[in-house]
Amino acid sequence: MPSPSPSPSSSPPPSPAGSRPLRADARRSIAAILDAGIHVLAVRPDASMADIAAAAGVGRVTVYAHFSSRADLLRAVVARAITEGDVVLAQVDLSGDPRAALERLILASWEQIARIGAVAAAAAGVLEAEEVRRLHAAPAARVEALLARGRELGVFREDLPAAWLVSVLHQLMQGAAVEVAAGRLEAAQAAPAISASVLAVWTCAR
Amino acid sequence: MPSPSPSPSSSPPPSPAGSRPLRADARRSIAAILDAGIHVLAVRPDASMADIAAAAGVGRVTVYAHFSSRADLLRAVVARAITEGDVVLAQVDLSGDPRAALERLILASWEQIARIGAVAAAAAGVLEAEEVRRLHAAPAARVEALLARGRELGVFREDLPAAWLVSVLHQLMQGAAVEVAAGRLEAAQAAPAISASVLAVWTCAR
DNA sequence: CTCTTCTCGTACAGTGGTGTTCGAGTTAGA
DNA sequence: TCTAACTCGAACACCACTGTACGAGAAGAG
Repeated sequence: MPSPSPSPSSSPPPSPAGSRPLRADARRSIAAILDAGIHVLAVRPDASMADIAAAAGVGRVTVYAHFSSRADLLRAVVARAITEGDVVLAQVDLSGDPRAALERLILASWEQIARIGAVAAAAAGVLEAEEVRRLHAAPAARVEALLARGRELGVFREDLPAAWLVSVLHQLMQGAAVEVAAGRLEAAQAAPAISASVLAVWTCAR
Repeated sequence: MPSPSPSPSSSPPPSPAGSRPLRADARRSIAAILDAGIHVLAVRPDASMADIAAAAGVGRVTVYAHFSSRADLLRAVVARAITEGDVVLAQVDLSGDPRAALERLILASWEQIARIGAVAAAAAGVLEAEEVRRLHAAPAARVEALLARGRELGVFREDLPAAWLVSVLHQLMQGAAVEVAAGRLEAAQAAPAISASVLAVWTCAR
């Protein structure tokens, strides 16, 4: 028994849609694999199927019983990670002063990035670019909407492409995660630093 | 003959230091391998030794005749790429208004990032973190010095860690390279966007 | 309790990379 | 021209990983 317990799954495992409902132990296995996948891949994006199976406390063959290939598992892990994160992000209050809303959104997003870590990076190497794009669509739309609203109010700058401003946000969060992982930045300082930096880029034209 | 000519090397290949000087064809091979390494790894960071050998127009065994392992080659490629870039960066005028100096430095750095691309990313996966750090020391020192000077003049903000401000510069440049490669940002727009963004972060406190 | 589903160890084939050895052929350099 | 240095293809051992097959056994569902 390589791992004592794969951490209890918070959300119920996905139902198999078409066919007969899965047996309870199968649903438990899937949840454990997905959980382990998020945790292991966040630390080591090139982890093997055996690594993930071991972390889930499950046989390697059992993983293949539920996911036909490594890419298939990766897709499922990323989808679940993003979905979970998106649920949290959906609760962020984006009304009121766009600057304050941006700060709230960044704070919540940072917590998700810190949790998910490099899972997206793992996916980038295996999944199609378009596929990754589609999975990120929901969180990205939220940011874009906030940017657009702030621009209408004259709060956010208009002299740089919107896509660039959005990507600055992503880059600084991902970059902060790297800095924290490397020990060059205190975890507690990360969110304020990201907030101050993104706010500066989005609001300080000239 | 997979590649017609591995592009003429601008700088002379490194001398073998201790032992007898290498024969001319050996020096040519090493230069071709290093050149090919930069170009191939910039596009595909996980390229194999065979890929690099083919791009260099050289047998795979010949690569091993000069570099004992993949990590060894990677180290040499990164060292050369950074050294070449650093020569260019050393010519940038960093005197005068720190803001203008920063813009000049960013413009020159961006050209190097665009050229070297993902070579550093390739190294990150294989080389020790400390080793990568040491290789980046020279370019990083230049940025840090400029930041320090600007701070003394009251031009650059002091309310965020210097290390963070430096990393923002790196992140936005690397991020811009990704955006350009993905076709989400025009290459011509990259440098102005980076400049404006970094300047905003470095100067716009509050 | 019984049938069905699922687990899981072992074993296997296949793939794609690394690094080495050998020997024949080529090339630089004195 | 002669020799030492270098190239290079082929072949090899080795390793880590992926994905498949089989069969015994455990566990859920009714």
